Amino acid sequence: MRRNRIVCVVGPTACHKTEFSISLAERVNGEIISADSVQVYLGMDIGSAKPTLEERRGIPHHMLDCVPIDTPEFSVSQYRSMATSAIMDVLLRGKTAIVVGGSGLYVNALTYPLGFAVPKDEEARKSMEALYDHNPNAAYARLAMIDLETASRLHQNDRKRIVRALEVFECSGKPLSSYGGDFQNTGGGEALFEPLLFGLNMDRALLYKRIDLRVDQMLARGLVEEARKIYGQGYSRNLPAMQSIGYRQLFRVFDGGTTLEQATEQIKLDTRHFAKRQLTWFRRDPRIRWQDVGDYEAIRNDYLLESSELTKRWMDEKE
RNA sequence: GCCUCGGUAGCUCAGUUGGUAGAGCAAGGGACUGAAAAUCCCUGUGUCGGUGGUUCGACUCCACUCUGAGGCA
Repeated sequence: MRRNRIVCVVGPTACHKTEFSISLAERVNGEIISADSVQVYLGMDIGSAKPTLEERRGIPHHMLDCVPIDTPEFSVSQYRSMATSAIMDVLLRGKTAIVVGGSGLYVNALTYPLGFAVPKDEEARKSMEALYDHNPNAAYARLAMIDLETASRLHQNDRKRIVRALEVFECSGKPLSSYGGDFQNTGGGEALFEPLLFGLNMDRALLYKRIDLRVDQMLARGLVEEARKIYGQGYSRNLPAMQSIGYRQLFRVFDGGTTLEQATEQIKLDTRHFAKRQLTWFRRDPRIRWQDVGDYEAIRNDYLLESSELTKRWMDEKE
């Protein structure tokens, strides 16, 4: 059986991924599947740079507005299962599936056979968190005893991952590492896709300038009002969605803890840090074909021509 | 014109009785399997404002000088 082929567009935030992927979709009869951990939330539009209907130019988009902000259980695994159905649907209709987004783990969940362990268990997690907070060294030592492989991979201070690894063992009696190791191993057994990966990037200084500019644009488009509306719902700040950049900093302004000016600077800084982490993630992926889009307007047409040709060949290739 | 306090890493500043410097932030690199826009790790050579002097040796003392802030006239 022929493997299912898809196209992915990745790269740091503010790198023209949205515009490029929509233009590409127009040329290759494609539909977009977002791979963005914040755009899945209903009501988080401006701050997540979710493409507007106008920007989408009639191209169908999937994996946007999938869950309400107060879902505590949305996860990579859930993303994978929902996105997989969306992609299958697109492919069955004979169209090209274009996965676009900056959440590297989400892209890998679709393009590598990652084997996820047991789902999050609130009880187990709470007790493992308590264990870690009470004595981090003991918690780490315990992990080393039940799962040396995972323990040696993690730093003692990595509370989140140590707690998760302990939680998995607590719930399943099996070490996390037994569920499928690195990106080379199989173990998931779920639907996977073979990707053609386009990576967009630009000079770091230029990227940071664009980020600053885009944050100002978001504010001009009404980010404060959007955040205030969410703030007014009184959701728990511990919800993953509530920690998104652009929102969590504004919540502090509403709390009276800081000024809008300071929050704006913080949003810019946090976004730059985020972009840097995204690059660290994507740079190690040898499958990506990188393109410098520092002067996007100038290269746009040539690059679209080239990448749409590549895409067509990729999708038509028989095995 | 005089007095006082400053001028040390991109920024804010430490620097002990003289032995050629170190924190936070920024910046750079890395990790990443059900919270991933999260979480975590690693990386500090800079004419110590300038010139000259004392000294075996000066960011540290002295002189002159440039420069910033404040005060007194």
